[in-house]
Amino acid sequence: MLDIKIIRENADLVKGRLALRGEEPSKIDKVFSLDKSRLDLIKRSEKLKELRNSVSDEIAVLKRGKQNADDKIAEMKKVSDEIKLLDEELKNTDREIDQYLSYIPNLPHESVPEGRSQDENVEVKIWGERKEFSFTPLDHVELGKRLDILDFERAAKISGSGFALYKGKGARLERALINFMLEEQGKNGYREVITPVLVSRRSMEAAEKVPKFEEDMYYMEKDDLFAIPTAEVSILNIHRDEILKSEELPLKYCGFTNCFRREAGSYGKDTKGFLRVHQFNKVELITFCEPESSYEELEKMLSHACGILEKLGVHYRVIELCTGDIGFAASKCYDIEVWSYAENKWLEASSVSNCTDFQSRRAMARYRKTAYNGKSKTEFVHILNGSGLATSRLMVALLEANQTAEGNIKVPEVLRPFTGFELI
RNA sequence: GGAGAGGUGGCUGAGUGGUUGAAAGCGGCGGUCUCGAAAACCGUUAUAGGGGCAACUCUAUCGAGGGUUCGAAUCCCUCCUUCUCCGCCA
Repeated sequence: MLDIKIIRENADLVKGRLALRGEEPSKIDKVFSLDKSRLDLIKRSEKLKELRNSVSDEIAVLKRGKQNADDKIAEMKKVSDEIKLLDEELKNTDREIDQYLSYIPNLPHESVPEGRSQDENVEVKIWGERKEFSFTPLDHVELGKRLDILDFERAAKISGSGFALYKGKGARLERALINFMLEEQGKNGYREVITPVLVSRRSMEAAEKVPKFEEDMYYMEKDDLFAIPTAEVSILNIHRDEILKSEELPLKYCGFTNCFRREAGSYGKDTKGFLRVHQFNKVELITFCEPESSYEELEKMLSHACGILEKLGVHYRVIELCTGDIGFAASKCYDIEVWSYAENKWLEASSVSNCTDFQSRRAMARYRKTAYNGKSKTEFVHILNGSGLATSRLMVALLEANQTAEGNIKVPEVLRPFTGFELI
């Protein structure tokens, strides 16, 4: 969530930045006026509390001296009732402010290109050559079926549409990819973790996935638990309600998990095979760092994600999302897309974002900063996340690009130590 | 699932209704001593919010949320969580 102070002190600036994302200024105005009455309530309530505290002390002194304090007690009874009313009103105001803040996105960084929709995203890098096939390349579903390594039909029987069943060398290849990516990201300085995939509502809120995106999540009502849409959620919550030391920053984690998405509202879109699935595998990267270095860390993380694709020899491009397309919690975001020869289009395989202090404020993830005057102060860390990478769409690109005229798949060199075979 | 015991500051740990935001110890920081270090000694050391240019000051916080009371770390209720024992189980 945004810092209420920046709205209080510079509402116009906030409105201006958010307008670039297509946000209405009315929400900000509402928060601004609610905050005003909130401050007023605080002042009135605290003044009465001050009175109550001091008179209560006087009562204590009288009682100790065995003197009568009935008048003061009666008076304070009234004061206490008044405080109760004010605090009730304050709580409601707080709740209302929070309601609005939960739906106001992060401010885009000034380096982010302006634009209204994904059409105005900017391609900043393209890597590798597009291959020329002497035959018509098959799509990943067809390849998977012919080689008996992917079975979407049986997956549908087990769970419904939007799920995958990997078989034999297909399963093995998937596992190799995951192992390879974890290995590489370990070398890049990320500490490997295995996290819960079912998380509490509080954890979802800290990651700013709920309430805004609640409909996109699998939710277990009996236990009030959510299936994570990305390991970002569980890894980010490792340091919720903690105060880190500045010496230990940046803290970098990588973790492999299954990811679950309901994809509500996108029925009938990209239904083929892996293009849009409810469950997929992903190695996630998370960095907790000081505010001063977060944009630097963003570039590093982007290069760590790209590094995987380069070693795999996958043709990809990086696009910088425009203000109208960056994610809710992000201030700046890059997408990495891989080329599908069968679909003849780019597929998003990774997204790398700097969420600045937007999530850490909700998560109360702070660090202790020692100022120039020797006094220490706590500040919110900046949190970045990136996929490094998701396997499903990468698998599409990989299978399609490495198919042979005979209908086989050549396993990229770097994966062979993990698969134990060269050809499918 | 059943029975029981806990959750207090960076950590350990006192505190059962009134100067307790909280003893003591450890740790951290600053200082004295020393050529330097250790030891010893002295001082200092929570977070958030409000007001003030500032010195400073006020309010809240002892797992969370309610309640009782003029006043709650302390009493009552609900929830969460940790540990121990029993049952079930990968």
